[in-house]
Amino acid sequence: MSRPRGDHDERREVISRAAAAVIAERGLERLTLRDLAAELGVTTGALTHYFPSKDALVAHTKELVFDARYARARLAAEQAEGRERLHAVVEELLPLDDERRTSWRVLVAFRGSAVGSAELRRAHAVRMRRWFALFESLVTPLAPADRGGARTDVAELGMAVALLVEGMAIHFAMLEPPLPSSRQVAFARTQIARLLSAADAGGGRTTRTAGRRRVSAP
Amino acid sequence: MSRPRGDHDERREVISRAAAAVIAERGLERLTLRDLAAELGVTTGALTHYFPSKDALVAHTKELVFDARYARARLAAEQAEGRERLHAVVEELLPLDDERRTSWRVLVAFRGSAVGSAELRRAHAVRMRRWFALFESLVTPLAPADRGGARTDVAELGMAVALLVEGMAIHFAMLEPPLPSSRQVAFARTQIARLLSAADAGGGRTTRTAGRRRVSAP
DNA sequence: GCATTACCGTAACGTTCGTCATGCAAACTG
DNA sequence: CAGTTTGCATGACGAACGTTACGGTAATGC
Repeated sequence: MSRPRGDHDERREVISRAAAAVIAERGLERLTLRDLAAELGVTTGALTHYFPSKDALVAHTKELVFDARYARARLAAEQAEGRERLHAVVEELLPLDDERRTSWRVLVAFRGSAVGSAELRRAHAVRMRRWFALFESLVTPLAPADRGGARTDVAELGMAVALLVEGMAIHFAMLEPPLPSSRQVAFARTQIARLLSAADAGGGRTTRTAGRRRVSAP
Repeated sequence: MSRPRGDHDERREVISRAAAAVIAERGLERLTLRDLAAELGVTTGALTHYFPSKDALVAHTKELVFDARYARARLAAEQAEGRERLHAVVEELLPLDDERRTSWRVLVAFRGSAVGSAELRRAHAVRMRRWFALFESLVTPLAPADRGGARTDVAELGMAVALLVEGMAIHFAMLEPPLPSSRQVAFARTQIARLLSAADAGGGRTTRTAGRRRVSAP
């Protein structure tokens, strides 16, 4: 070999980051190699040098955006305890700035494109399971106390919080103009507190954690 | 004129329904006029006869799927009272059969394609506001009683329930194999009951309904 | 200093797809 | 029955795009 490939992966990341920006602004279906190259000030020859195909580029971009967000969420989970830990993760996830807004928009675009592929749907389900597991660990110490022998299913509770946060994040990320951060945070805290403070509700059934079966998938 | 156009709109609906099926299976980006025509046993000449362009066909399909779901939800709301009314609407929305699964998948695909267009994002926001308003009217008679002068903001509560139901529906619609109806319904009832039964939570702030400001947008 | 390899611009190719013009047969009108 | 309109097939056109081959340049190893 003659030339080092030290900044090779770094260059791939720069390209994928630009691709994510294009997706967030113009949409996944209008992401073309020519436009992306022009955005970076190069030509398509540069892109094909770092990625064997467009599919590989798009896949790398997807992994990058998802993994970055998940890593930051886990990092936020280490900086607090109990209820504040949950809040830290949630507020790390909410689209409070442009960077996170684009992340969520990219996610929405990718999920839309995953509709038509069984393989992509499976990959998405795996990612969701990771989120559910994370939120289950966050809400477990906060779960309502026992009541009449029925324990609250923390797996389901974590899943509910995760789905609510995801729904909020996507809705806020698509909203224009953006909702102020304070409003987003206040709304999230209020509604999550509702989910957590509830004792066993009237119409709601709770399963014993002993015979614990997850809602997600077998 | 010589030939009646009575079944003209009906024919457009058949085409759009087939388009929705293709989108749910193969994805929006792989919906081509040739394939859709082949699916219907005709050629592209038939499609261009009923729609001036592909965009028009896709737009009609979107409206059809969304309006049908919203209409059925409103219909379900008229068949019960109080808490059962909310349950009826939720269980009408959940992807309990193939028809509703495809509806949600089509919705996910369209929302993904709306990321890149400011106009489509606005249209989506308008549709979301309709859902929030519907759920606000559903949860208003079920809202927790006053407590210490702070009333629960029913607009925010309805929005939270709507977002949770949407998140559940999308997640379940993408899941393979499908989650049994009973599990979906049980999960929905449990978590919605949590949101409704909660008194004012510890960390949660509630605003007076007097100075009522919506979370969605100004 | 020479061969090799990384890096990237250029341009052409082939495919896919939406669109449109044309034509024809069936059905309705008068 | 003649004329007109509908319903749809056929085929071609042109644009967009991913891919690939080729070429040149600069940097590195020996």
